[in-house]
Amino acid sequence: MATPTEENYLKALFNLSQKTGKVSISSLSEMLEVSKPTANSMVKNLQAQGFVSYEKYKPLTLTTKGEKIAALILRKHRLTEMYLVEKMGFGWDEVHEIAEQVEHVKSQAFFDRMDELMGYPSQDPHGSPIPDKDGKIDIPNYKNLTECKPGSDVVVAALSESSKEFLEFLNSKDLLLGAQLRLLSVSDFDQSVVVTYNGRNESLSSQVSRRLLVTERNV
Amino acid sequence: MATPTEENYLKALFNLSQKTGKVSISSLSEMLEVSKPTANSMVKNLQAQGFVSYEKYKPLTLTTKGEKIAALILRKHRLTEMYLVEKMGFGWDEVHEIAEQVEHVKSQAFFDRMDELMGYPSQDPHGSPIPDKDGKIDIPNYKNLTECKPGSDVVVAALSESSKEFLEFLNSKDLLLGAQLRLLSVSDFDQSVVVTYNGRNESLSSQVSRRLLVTERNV
DNA sequence: TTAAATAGTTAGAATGATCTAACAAATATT
DNA sequence: AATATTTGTTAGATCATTCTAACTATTTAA
Repeated sequence: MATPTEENYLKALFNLSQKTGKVSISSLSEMLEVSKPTANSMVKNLQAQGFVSYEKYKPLTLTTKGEKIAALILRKHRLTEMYLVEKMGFGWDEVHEIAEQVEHVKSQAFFDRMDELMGYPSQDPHGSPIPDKDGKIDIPNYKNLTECKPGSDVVVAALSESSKEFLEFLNSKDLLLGAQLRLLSVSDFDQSVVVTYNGRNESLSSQVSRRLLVTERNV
Repeated sequence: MATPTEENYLKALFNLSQKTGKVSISSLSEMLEVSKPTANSMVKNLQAQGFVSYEKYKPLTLTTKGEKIAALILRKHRLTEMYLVEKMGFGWDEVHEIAEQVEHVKSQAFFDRMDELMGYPSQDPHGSPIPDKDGKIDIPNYKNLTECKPGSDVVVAALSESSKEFLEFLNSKDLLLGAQLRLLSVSDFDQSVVVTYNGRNESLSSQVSRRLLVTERNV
């Protein structure tokens, strides 16, 4: 039904509205690296198909219908990422690009089989939740590491941003999902934090700690 | 480089020239279910890119360059089909449509990993050879079942045509790759054959036997 | 060998996805 | 409040892929 291009727009709209609440033509054009007129005309197209509701000069929102389709694409994307890591031995920093392409495969059965073979995982390799077959997403309530108090014990549960660069950085620090961190201190000056994990001490800049989503750990 | 559409044309050209030797605009347009002018203009496009050599009103041929690209797409297609069967539990009659989509994924690493995980198979689930990384294909020299003499013992090694309908028909007869057939008789009237395998007798029409590629078996 | 049938081509148009240039509206800044 | 900046829109063009209609070349058959 939707072309791969349309699917990419819906996915971008979904991601933007999750992250920032409201969505503008500009942010959309920026995320997809197309010109604003291009984004504008595609939004009209998506509106005509009932996926987006929008009025001139006003912020955009996905309709329920559009949201569901977006969530189902996200499902394909995240199942693929998890499959690539779990079953094919790729690193968490290698799977995004591949999944970007595989997610446009139409066959439902293909993705459902992945799901089954993995035992119905709830999250992708970066800790993001995998929508179910109906497009429902169960959004876990993680804390940002920057919000935690010095002395707290936490587990790295997910990332709020998963660029290849960031993932490679985390690899270089042996900082993976599930890492048990003790937060030693937070700098007043630059919000950098000092943490201990795996018997090592590391200082993490706020750019890093801001992207680490954690859960409290009962020691 | 090549768009998915262009890839499909190259694949079709490759398949046609394997099967029938020469390739016409008509056969191409028929295989891809597009109009003749559409096929014509795409051929011009492919020629301009150096994938096809052609002169007005003359039959088409793939250039070496075009042939290599086609073979590499076929590699992706067949590796995918084999992976779907071997690693994901799909039936040989279910994999073609999925592979048609997956084959357009750009990531080389994705397919090479499949290859590795399967231990570098030489054939797909229908017995067709899988081109290597350089696009080289080692074409096995199978016999058509119709060419065999009554009394011969053969093994089903491949199919010359693998439509879903044919595969489902073979499933219904428990006639799979590797089946050990004894050819009992060939009808002079309609070229139907009577064979024994798995302790059962079956009469196969020429439409069926023509599609069965076999190797002689030394009993 | 001429006529009929088939195959191939050209011309012209449509659609989807994109662009740049130019302008208009909304928002931010002085 | 007036101006500058940012954001959004329109208009018009391009490219890929497709179509139909009309025509031409080639092949087949009477």
